[in-house]
Amino acid sequence: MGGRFLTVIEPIRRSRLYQGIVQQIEGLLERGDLRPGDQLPPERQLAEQFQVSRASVREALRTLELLGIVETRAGGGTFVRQTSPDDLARPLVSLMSRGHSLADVIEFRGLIEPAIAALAAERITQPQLAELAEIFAAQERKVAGAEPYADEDTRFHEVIGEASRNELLTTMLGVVWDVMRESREQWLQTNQRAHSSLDAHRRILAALGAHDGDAARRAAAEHIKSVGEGILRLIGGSKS
Amino acid sequence: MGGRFLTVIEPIRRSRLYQGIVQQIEGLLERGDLRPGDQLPPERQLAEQFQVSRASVREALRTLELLGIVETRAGGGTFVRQTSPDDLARPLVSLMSRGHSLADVIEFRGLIEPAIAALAAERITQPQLAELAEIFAAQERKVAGAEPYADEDTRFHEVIGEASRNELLTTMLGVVWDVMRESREQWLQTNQRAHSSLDAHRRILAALGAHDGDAARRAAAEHIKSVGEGILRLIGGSKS
DNA sequence: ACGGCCATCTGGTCTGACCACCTGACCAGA
DNA sequence: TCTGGTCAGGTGGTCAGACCAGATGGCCGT
Repeated sequence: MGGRFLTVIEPIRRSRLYQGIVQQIEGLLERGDLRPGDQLPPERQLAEQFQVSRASVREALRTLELLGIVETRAGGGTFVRQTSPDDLARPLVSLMSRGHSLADVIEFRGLIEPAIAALAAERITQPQLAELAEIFAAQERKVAGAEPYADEDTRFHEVIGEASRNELLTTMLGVVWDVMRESREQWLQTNQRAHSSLDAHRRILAALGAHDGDAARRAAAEHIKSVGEGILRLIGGSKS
Repeated sequence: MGGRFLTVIEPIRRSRLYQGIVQQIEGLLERGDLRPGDQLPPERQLAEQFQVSRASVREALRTLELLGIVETRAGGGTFVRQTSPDDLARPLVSLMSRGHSLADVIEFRGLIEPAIAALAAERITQPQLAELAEIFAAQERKVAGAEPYADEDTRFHEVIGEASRNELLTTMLGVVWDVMRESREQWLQTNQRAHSSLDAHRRILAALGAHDGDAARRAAAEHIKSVGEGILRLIGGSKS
């Protein structure tokens, strides 16, 4: 079964040309020689400068494009993108939905949402509080009328995310909600569950209004714990 | 400055050939027609089957390779990798470090690491505890000898991540650590800081050994709070 | 001054070719 | 028989040159 020695060896990777190009261009960007919005030289010229074929340049550009560093418009040229925080979202969604169980995602949500709520309690502004109150009122009306209110549910948590003033967290939260959207909608379908979610939202809203971080954390944790357990019971722990 | 209307418009993306190929191959993988370890047909044959040129096939394969779905060996062929979550995570590092402020990343770390520690306290196994103790001992030796111990630092938190038994969390933690690697190494350069980190690790280790989730959470939170504030003071809040 | 037309530039794709490397079969010597 | 070398075929890596379609910007007629 192969001596211990062999297990330490790993195959050497021959460098491919396009990787060198990617690194050089990344270097230009870090050194500030290239700034967001700048147009890169045409592919033909890059090929000449790098002393490689256009095919290699193109493979490098595909890589940079996939990394969100660069954007190419056919007939227009290739430009350095200004990375927006939302660029994280797409890879994250694929990471969570393809590589992990729903149980892990729910647990993840259970960890960050209370933390976000606690942060938001300290940083939320008066207009944001007003918006939350309005959303909550809309939820109450819909529950009373036995209507679904998934949209308000989403918006409620979105506003809390924004109130945390941390773009990374907001993005992360959005991704989790995206991944869980389907199962969440199933979950909200009975009126009883909708009522219990409403109670939890009431408590969270109160804690935010009082700028009480601990209370917000506890309320959110409790809310997500019960919803999470319910969803897992309803659907089961493994994902597609 | 441009009516609200225009901001809603976004340029249509003409589909590029290679994207269609990527989707088809991804489809084969989801349907189970391709399984990890399988060898893909040669590029020339794929080009023929898809009725496109080899260049397009290659751009598609570069994409799949960057996504961690496929692995190509020059002269050998192209093979389906068994997707490990870490592969999907690699692009995240670049996106996170480019698109978000270091302050946001540190705050994110400050939220999830205590939560992970708390989870780990409940789920950690005896062998993992032993490994942690060993790593900690190595840290103590290095600090006593005024050597740097960034590797042990990383490994310490990695093991805790594994002990949380949530792959998503472990992966996410790895990404954050990768983004912060450079600034963390700067931070550890003085012996005094190394000592204070050591104290924090001692407390965390004790809490894990006692399976005391709350204590672990508090110890981790305190640790990261002080390190995070220090790094921000040292480096400043915006990222390269 | 305005609007439409056209040369030109750019990325998107194709073709065909050569190279370096890996693999497996075959073969000669121990 | 077993070991090691040789060699042919297959595969990815790269290249050169070409054509197409969309975008751009200046020219020209109104």
